[in-house]
Amino acid sequence: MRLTTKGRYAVTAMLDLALHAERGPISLADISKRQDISLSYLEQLFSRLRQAGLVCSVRGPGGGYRLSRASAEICVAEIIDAVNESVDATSCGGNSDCSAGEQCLTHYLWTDLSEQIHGFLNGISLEDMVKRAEVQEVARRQDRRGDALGDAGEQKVAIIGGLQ
Amino acid sequence: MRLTTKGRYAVTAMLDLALHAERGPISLADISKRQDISLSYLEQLFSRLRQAGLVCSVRGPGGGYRLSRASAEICVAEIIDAVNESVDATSCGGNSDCSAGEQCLTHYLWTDLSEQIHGFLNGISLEDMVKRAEVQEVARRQDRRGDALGDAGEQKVAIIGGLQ
DNA sequence: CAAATACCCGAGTGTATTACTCGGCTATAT
DNA sequence: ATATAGCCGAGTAATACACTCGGGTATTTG
Repeated sequence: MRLTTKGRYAVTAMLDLALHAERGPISLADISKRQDISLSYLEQLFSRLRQAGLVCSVRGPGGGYRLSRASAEICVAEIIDAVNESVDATSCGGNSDCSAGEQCLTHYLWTDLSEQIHGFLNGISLEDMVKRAEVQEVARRQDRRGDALGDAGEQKVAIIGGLQ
Repeated sequence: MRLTTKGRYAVTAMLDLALHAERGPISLADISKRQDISLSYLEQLFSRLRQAGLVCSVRGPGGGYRLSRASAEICVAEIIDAVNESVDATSCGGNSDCSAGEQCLTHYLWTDLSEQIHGFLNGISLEDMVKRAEVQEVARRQDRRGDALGDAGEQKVAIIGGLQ
């Protein structure tokens, strides 16, 4: 079992999608700026998320990604599963063949822990997170900063455009 | 956060120690045979466990390791902490500086998850595990197999001894 | 139509960790 | 004295993460 920035990035990006759902499709470039995640890395993660059926894509200008289900119907566990292998804590994947084909001494401990973690992450949907006051506060801060960055970006384009 | 065979080995070995506590110090060679864990790797893990004050060692023939506290006073979380860095699920280690010095969108989710996992693993002591019926059953099986291996080992020594 | 946007895809790269092995050393019981 | 068993550091193959780079392809807009 492992939980690295890979899974964290995926959940963060999906939450960003849920928070800005009303704007239509969200580009990975926007998420990259707001959440400070490498664009190319996001592309890789979203490839997995799309294969898992959690998001659908719109190509071309003005395109991006949107959630393929209501945010209440997408739980954190699914997102991590889609991107990481799993949050299973056993070495045998629940097959009880951990020690020379037989159950190892600590087998039940890891299955219990896996259940615990999975239960917890299954019980939290994107909608649950969107509703949290702290999340909304962070989102507002990011939107302000993101808009500022966006303006700077547009200005740069205007300058370059003027030089042509 | 990650939970690999490293932490699993450590907990398994400590449980083996708890199960055979009445035999006096247990050698890593015994644990290695019973739990099918590389001896040198066990040495590395026990170096950490000793530094963490979870076990104490007896050198020389008949020596080995024993728990430095009652098995009821040693919980699984401590063992994993001693050997792995931690079971913390946040990237910032709870410092809230996950995204460009500020709290990231999903910060509270990972702190909640960390609490969940830590709470679970903190609530389970070695004694709790020793008492479990399934654990005792696996232990009995391992002891039989281990004794058989031990006999084979002794026979081999006897044969080699006979050839000298 | 052209150009820009933005998704898509595969290959490669540095770094870190895991799960070991190997070789040698030191303390201690018999 | 010798065997046992803890100690210790170095090295190593395999794997993964967290990226970058360089190209595509679909779609909108001027």
